[in-house]
Amino acid sequence: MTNKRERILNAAEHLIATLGFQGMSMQLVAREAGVATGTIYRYFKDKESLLRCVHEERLQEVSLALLSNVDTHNPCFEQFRVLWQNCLHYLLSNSDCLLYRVQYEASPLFNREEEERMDERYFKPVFEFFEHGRELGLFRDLPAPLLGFLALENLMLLTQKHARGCIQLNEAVFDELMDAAWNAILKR
Amino acid sequence: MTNKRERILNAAEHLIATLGFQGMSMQLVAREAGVATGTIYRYFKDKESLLRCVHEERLQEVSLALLSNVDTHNPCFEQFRVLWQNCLHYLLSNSDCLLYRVQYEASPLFNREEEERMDERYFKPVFEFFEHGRELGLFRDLPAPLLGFLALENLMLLTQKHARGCIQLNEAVFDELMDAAWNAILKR
Amino acid sequence: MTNKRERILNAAEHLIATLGFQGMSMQLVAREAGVATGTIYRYFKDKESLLRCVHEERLQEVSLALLSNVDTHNPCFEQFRVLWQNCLHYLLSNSDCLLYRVQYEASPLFNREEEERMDERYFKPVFEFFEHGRELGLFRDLPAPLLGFLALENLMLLTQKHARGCIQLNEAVFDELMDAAWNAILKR
Amino acid sequence: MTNKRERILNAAEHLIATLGFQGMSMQLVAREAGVATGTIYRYFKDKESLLRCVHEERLQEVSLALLSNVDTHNPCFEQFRVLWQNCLHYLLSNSDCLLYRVQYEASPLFNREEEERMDERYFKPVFEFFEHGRELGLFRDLPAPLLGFLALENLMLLTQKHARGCIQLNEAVFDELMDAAWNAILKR
DNA sequence: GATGAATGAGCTTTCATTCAT
DNA sequence: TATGAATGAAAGCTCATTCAT
Repeated sequence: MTNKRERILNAAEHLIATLGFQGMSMQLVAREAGVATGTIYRYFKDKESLLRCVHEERLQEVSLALLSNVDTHNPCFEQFRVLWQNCLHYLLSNSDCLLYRVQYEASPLFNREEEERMDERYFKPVFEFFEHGRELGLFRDLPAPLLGFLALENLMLLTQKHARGCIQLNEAVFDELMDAAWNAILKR
Repeated sequence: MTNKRERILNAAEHLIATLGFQGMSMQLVAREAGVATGTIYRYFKDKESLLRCVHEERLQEVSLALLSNVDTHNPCFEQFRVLWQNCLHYLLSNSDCLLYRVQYEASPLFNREEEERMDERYFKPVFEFFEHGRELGLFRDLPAPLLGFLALENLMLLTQKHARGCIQLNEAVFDELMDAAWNAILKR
Repeated sequence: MTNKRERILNAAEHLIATLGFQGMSMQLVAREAGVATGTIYRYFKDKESLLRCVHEERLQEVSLALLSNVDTHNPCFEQFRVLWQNCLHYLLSNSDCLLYRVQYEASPLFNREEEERMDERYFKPVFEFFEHGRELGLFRDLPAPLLGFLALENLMLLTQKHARGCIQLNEAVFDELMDAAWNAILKR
Repeated sequence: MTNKRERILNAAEHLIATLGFQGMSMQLVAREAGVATGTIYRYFKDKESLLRCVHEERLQEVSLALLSNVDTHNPCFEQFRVLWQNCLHYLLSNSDCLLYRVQYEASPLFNREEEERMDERYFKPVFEFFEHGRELGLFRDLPAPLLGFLALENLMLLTQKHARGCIQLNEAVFDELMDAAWNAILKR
């Protein structure tokens, strides 16, 4: 059949989201993808390599979602608003993604250099936005990754808690949160 | 020898932080703690129970560290400053703690009701601080857990990235970050 | 290689007969069968399932051996003679079978309903023979299973003792024993 | 406290009857007997030795029960009747005993020479009864242990099946069974 | 390329036994 | 004598990986 590689990646992703990192076995991935166990090893060197690929595919997907409809000709706040909303909506409809990422980053698979390379590749426009704002004197005098972090990262943790049912969120709260994020990065 | 239970808990936490949830085996914990494998089972029913205990002990430890020297007679900002600094210093000197927490919460061990019970038990004074600030009209009109989250949670991710070498932090940056956190929760 | 399942079953039976129920470990079974430990779990869900299969396969084997050359057109005694001789010869050349059975039946694996279902499946013709003899007024007025028990069961214990060297048996003794069994079931 | 040895033996016996051979652990025996685990090793060399002692104690008990009220001045059949009834009643009210014996004898603990020594010690009068009957020309020309076996052994298997609920027995059936046993040993 | 049976190292857990107190 | 915490070998079982087909 066509595109076995894709089916294997999807199967792995789905299993991790459903059963957790430890619940994902190569045999299960093979069954879910409808291939033989040995076949996975034609497309991926080993389990670690498969997990790294799932991670990268997800990062790419997130970056695309984040930047959609962000127009660099618009005012800074407007760009920020779209970025933040994109982030929120992606996370709300892909809560699995977070559960995967957090485990991946805490695992020994995580590698700083590789991560930086991928951030550079996929999130360059995001960093440029924060860099630009700082140069205008609008944002705090912090490195772009830190500004991005202040603006968007705790949204990730928050939606994760929401997905688990630990926190109830609604439109009014979202507005407060976006405002809080904006105020956090703004220069005094 | 004295305090085997504590040594086992520490060994488990350290191994999870180093090797990830799946890298932690009971044999390794035993070796790291300097006891026989069977000995672990005198103190903990099984692996799950050990992991739950690590989680709860650390929550308690964090809560104690967070609240030390916080005087409710001081002005709000002063209290906030101490809370935030406590949090920062605890996290900087206990980076294992965070690497552990993130994996625990993403694992199937995590249980919302239990978590709420523990938050209630250990972090009540923290929540009361934020509640109080909101009632004074100083903080945003958000539930206390959310205010706490805005103020302190991304410090956790940040120090985690710092511990891994992904981000360089210094005193000037810390001041900016505390200011950002304060501005995030302040009512406009 | 061919017929791994059969080799595993034989290895298990033999080990139980030799080392007892507790002496039989999955590793030993694997070694005796010439396979890897993991291989056993391709054919049997777990240890319990393996033991149940050994039990059922042997029951079936015994039933086939018992009924071979029994012709229902022959006189009752002639049929009895063949049954009894079949039983004797099977037991003499399969002493493992008995050592296994006795332990299985005393273990928590044993389940009455399952056992009745299997007796029904495998030993129906044997029961019918005794039923028929009773209806003719030849055998005692006891349920067929009990008649079968009186006629054949202590042969099982006896060959077990013989296999262990506790009792010496010879042709003359066998004739006496068969006669004793026949007299035991005969109506007065 | 008094008579720890006895309490350990009883605890072991009870646990084997309840949980089976494999369910009995030294820790459990200690708890049931109300002693420390180490204490068991003051009275018994090891687990094997403990199990052998339980076995011997039981054999002695059975032999006493079997011979009670057997009067060698009575006619043979009367003596046989009492023996057989004693055996039946003991087995019906001590079904645990059987479950234990059968497992013990099938286990590697079983040792022919030791067993013969104990049979000699405890069951001598029983063998003498059968020997005497054979010398009178009343019983078959078989060794006494074999006659005893024909007369009593399948009663053991039968009551075991009864205890498990596989067979329903009543007074009328018992009479038939005793008659069957008597006819089995009688010379033609 | 694709298969999936087979492998065996390594997992969690138990328990007979020891020994410092 | 008696204790029971500690031990660690060995149990049942899983699963990433290989390889003959």
